[in-house]
Amino acid sequence: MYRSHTCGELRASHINTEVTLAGWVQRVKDRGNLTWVVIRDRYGITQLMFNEESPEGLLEASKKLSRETVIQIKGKVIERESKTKNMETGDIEILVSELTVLNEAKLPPFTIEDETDGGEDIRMKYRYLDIRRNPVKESLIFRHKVSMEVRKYLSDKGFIDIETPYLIKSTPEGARDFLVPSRMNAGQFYALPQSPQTFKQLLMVGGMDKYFQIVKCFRDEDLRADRQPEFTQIDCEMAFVEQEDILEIFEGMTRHLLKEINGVDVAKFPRMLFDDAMRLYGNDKPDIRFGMEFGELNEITQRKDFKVFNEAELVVGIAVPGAASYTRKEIDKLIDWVRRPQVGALGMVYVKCNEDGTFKSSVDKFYDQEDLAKWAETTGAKAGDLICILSGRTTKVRSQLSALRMEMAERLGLRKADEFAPLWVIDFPLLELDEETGHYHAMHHPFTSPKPGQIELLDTDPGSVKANAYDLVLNGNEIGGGSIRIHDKETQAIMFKHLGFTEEEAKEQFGFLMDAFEYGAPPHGGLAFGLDRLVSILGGQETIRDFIAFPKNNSGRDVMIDAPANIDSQQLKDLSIQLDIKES
RNA sequence: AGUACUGUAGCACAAUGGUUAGUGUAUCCGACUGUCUCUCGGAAAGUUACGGGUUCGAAUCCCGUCAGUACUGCCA
Repeated sequence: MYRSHTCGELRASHINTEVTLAGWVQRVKDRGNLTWVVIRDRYGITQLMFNEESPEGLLEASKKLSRETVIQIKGKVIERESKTKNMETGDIEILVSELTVLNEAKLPPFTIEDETDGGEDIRMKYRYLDIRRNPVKESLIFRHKVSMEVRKYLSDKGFIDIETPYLIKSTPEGARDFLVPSRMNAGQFYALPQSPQTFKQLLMVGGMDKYFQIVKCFRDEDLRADRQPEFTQIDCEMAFVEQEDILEIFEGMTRHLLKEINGVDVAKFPRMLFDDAMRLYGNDKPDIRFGMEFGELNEITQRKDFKVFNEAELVVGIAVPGAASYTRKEIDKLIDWVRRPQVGALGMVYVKCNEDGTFKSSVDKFYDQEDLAKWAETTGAKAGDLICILSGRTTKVRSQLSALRMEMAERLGLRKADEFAPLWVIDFPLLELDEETGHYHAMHHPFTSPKPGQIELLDTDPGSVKANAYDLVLNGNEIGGGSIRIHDKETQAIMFKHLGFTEEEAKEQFGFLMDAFEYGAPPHGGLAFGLDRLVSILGGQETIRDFIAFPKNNSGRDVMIDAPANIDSQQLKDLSIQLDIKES
């Protein structure tokens, strides 16, 4: 037996108990004729004491211990002469009678403390040391709690956890696939799933009725702070359900998590039409923790001589609370900010709503006080606010103003990590126009069913067709999304046709699904949550990386194991693969 | 693929184009019986990412490369 107790559990009630502890040396405090050694494991830290009365040689040995050495000690729990509230075991210490060094440790490259001196890249290279730190350790435990609550909730509701394969088939729609060459089938490749989508639908055809899985998914696309090439989904599907049933179950799950994990009670989630989200927030995942809703200003701005507005498809503004006090310089910096290529606005018109009820704008030449008062009314601006107005093509200007809205909320501290504002965004369009190719592609995925009665519109006005698709949004992040699926072969065939598949292509790619639909597919639908993102939002963090034990860096590399890596020529030969690397 | 920022001691950061490139922390040595971010004394530690250029003189300015981070494109 390596230990009788953990390093986090001893209290005053254990005084005089003989214990055995094992853990890592956190710190050695050498005070001459007395040393304290703080020992750490997953559960906490405990102070050990060595002095002149310790058995022969122990005091000297304790002084030689270096940080992160793995030791085992036997000793007696004693009351401290000076207690501390800084640690949970601060009332006691261990008078050590036996010390065993289980494994010496090299000096770690950064300090293993809550506030480490290590930067991101060195922490990732030595992630196993980083995980010893409380913030990372707690994040991983937090993730465990969330995923256990998910399992508990869904299992209680009758969902069955079923595994689906990781080696599947590449499909043209959607993100790039990670590919895996098949040795036994020369020249052929598996793909890693971007989601278990078709399999979960086939489980419904198989009669499993309610399925869930906490499952790794893979997308070969560029990374972000909240996006990894391999990520985890809470994947769910139900048969014999309508949209309402699904929203209810998963609103319940989200409420359960907020309650159990964060201790927060949330009222019924509001629902917002996709069109309204775009109109009021410029975004299909609005953060509704704060106001600053869009005010469309076309009618009241397009009757004067200001050409920029007159020629714009959309003139739209937001009222930034309290920002009328911005100096000319600060506003110029804001204008520079919206003109950055990442945002891409050509300029910004502003109106200061002065405390005395007057207005000062950058377009006073064209508009009088009466005009500006109407703008203030439409954007909901109050005295002291700054109205920021952008104009241009509707789709572009909405996303630009949305970026500005989020930036201003961030600067004004309105995005509070401990405040939770979930909402459903519903009635997404079925199709989305690709501006470059002029082709439509599925906004959600090609198995999403159109709203009843709208299928005829596919021929006349495909962009206007709405889908039985919904997203769950939390604090400006899409944490889940799903749809009612198509469950008959005819509708699915029509969809594939409109997505530009020939009949042969559809059969080749998705024949198995079309076939299955001919053998009694029940009406079904479902959704998937992004677990990494959900966990990080519940945990109040911007980045998902510390909720993943071994994340990839910005370039998709694992810097600890140094992957991806070259493989030797024999492996390539086995796979019948030749490399043809272009010098760039 | 693009834009921006960054790259200096183990780690985190400083240094107006001008002396021997500093500070904190970690490390090593010494002192200390109540520390818990101990304290005090000392020591060691640098290819200023790499390559080129401008200059009397470059960590600093310019060009290129590489790497990291954030964002945009991308992510059905």
